[in-house]
Parts: sequence; C-alpha cells; structure tokens
Amino acid sequence: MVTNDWLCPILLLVSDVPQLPPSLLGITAFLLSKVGVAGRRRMGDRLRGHGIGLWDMAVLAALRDFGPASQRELGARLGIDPSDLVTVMDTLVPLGLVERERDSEDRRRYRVAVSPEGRATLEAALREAGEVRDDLLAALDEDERATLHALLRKAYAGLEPRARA
Amino acid sequence: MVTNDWLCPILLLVSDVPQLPPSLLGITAFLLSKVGVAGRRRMGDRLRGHGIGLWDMAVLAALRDFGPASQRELGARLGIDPSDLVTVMDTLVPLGLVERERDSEDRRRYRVAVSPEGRATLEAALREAGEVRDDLLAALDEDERATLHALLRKAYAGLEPRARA
DNA sequence: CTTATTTCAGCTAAACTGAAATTA
DNA sequence: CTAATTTCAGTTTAGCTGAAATAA
Repeated sequence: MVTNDWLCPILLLVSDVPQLPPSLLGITAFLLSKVGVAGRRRMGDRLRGHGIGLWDMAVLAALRDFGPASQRELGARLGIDPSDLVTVMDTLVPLGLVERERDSEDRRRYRVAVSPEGRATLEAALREAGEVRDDLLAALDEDERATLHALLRKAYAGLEPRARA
Repeated sequence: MVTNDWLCPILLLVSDVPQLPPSLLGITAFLLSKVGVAGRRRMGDRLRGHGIGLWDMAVLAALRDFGPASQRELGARLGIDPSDLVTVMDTLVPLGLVERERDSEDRRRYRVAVSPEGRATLEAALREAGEVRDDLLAALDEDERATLHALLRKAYAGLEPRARA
C-alpha cells in the first residue's frame, strides 16, 4: 500500500511545485490573501520604476478623481495614517507630482493638488496596473476576470467601513 | 454649478464612509489586496485567542494533510523561510500541538508530527476560518461565494509557483 | 484654554539575509 | 572536503502610537 508518509516528500522534490495543504486551499480568506499579496508585490515592483510607492499612487488617484484636498482629508479617504502621509508628501512634492501650498483660509492645512506631471505618472501607473492584472489573472478569461472583479467589489462594499483596512 | 471641489469634503464628513477613488476601485489587484488584508487581520485576531498565529495554523494543516515532515520540507511546501520556522516551532512545541524528535536516519533533521491536541486546535482554527468567511463575504450569497472561491483557486494555480509569495 | 492639522521620533510585527553549529 | 538542516543575529519595511509645533 502506498502511504502519504513517504510518497509526499518525493512528489514534493520531483514536481518542484509546493503543494499546499487542501485544508488551506479550501479557505477563501487564505487564497484572497495569497493572491492579494502577490498582486501587491508586483504592483509595488513596477511603481518603484516610476519612483513612487503604492500609497503615492493612491494619493494621486484621489487627487485626480476628487480634486485638491488637505492631507487630513486624503488620510481619511484612503485609510492612511496622517503621519504616514508626511512620508508620501516627502516623495510626491520633490518629484513635482503634486503642488502643495498652505490653505489661505485655514493656515493649519495644506491644499494639495495633482500636477500635470502627476497626472501623467498616474496614467502610467494605471497602465502598469492593467499589466499586473493580465499577469496575476493569466489563468482567467475575460468573463471570469469581470466576474471576479464584480464579486470583490461587492464583498468590499459590504465590509464595515471601519474594518476595511 | 456644483463642483467636486467643495462638495466632496462635505460628503466625506456627512456620510462618514471613506469614498475611495474610482480609479483604484477599478483595479482588481487593489480590491484583492484590500479584502485579503481584511481577511488576514480577522483570521490573525481569532487565532490569537488560541495562542497561535497564521503560520502556526498553516504548519498544523500541512502536518495533518500530508503527515510528518522535516522543518525544511514544511518551509518549502508552505513558502516559509526556514529561519522563520524556528519561531513557529517555538510556539507549537511548548503548547504541545506538535511532537518533534530528531530523525533517526538523518540526525540533522527533525521529524515533526501533529499531536492530538494539535489536531483539535486545527479543527477549531478551521471553524474560525468559516466564521471569518461568513463575515468577510457577508455581502455575497452562497453561489457567489462558491464562484469567488473557484476563481481565486484558478488564478492562484496559474501563478508561477516561484512567484506565489 | 481647547481643538485641528501637520510633523517627528520611536515602536511593533513580518519577511528576509547572512552566517554559525551540527551532521551527512 | 562539500552540502544539508537547523538556529541565531540583524536588517528592512509597513503600519501604528504619542507627543510636539503651529494655527484656529
């Protein structure tokens, strides 16, 4: 009789494909995390080529989609800690991707706006995102990708806003 | 005319729901990462109540599904760095969830096996995972959850094994 | 005086790197 | 001798905490 005890280590070495435990593959949250981390890493690697990080891209997107905002507003909208937004600004301002000036009506705040260069960088970043999707979801056809996206969006919308982090 | 410039900050304050930029909500990898992180956090919080972490659960699952293994094999299978497996063992061994003894045929290796207590803890952890799924995917019905799971599994299987992170 | 916004200094956890100790 | 397994020490990064500085 063939038992797993000695067969599995051999298969593991021969196939060179790490076979994950079925117990884990049956957990949706596990798959979600694995594919999510893989996508995040790919996206981060590509953005590094543009000199920005994931949060920087998110800030550019928020500024373009919703218009100028204070750092406080950006943090609330994107779920970024205000102190981490300082780091984001330390990246975006010197690169000229955003313009930042004190709010004339409330000099505690900055008024942050995306620059033309920032818009161009965002466009490039969004194209990278499309390529990451093609890579990450290579096994899925167009319909399946659309279904996956719709389901994720529905699930995300259903999360407690406070617990979306 | 109503412009976004002053309307959006007001909506943001009134609705108390952080409206994410449509640019980002259109990126599958972004949603994947967001929902994945939310699930991972929920799972980690629950496992903490059992005194173990996510990697500990993964090791218990691998040992139960595939039988005893060396730390090297566990690391290769689960994508855990061998040095991090030391930390996992430092958790599981004192709790009595695994039994570890030197391999009599190759004394460099340990032979790690799940104990009855470890099986019970894994069962409890898998039940927690079910509850996390119900919470995380509350907005989806049974069919949608099954579809999401199947699509994630297909996408994950299509990733380069080396790049599964 | 209290509150809001930005900033800084530091902390924690996770994942990774490099090398030492032991055995094959 | 080289190579494999486990272990330890240290680095890096992301996300978070608490408080200071400035302005309302």
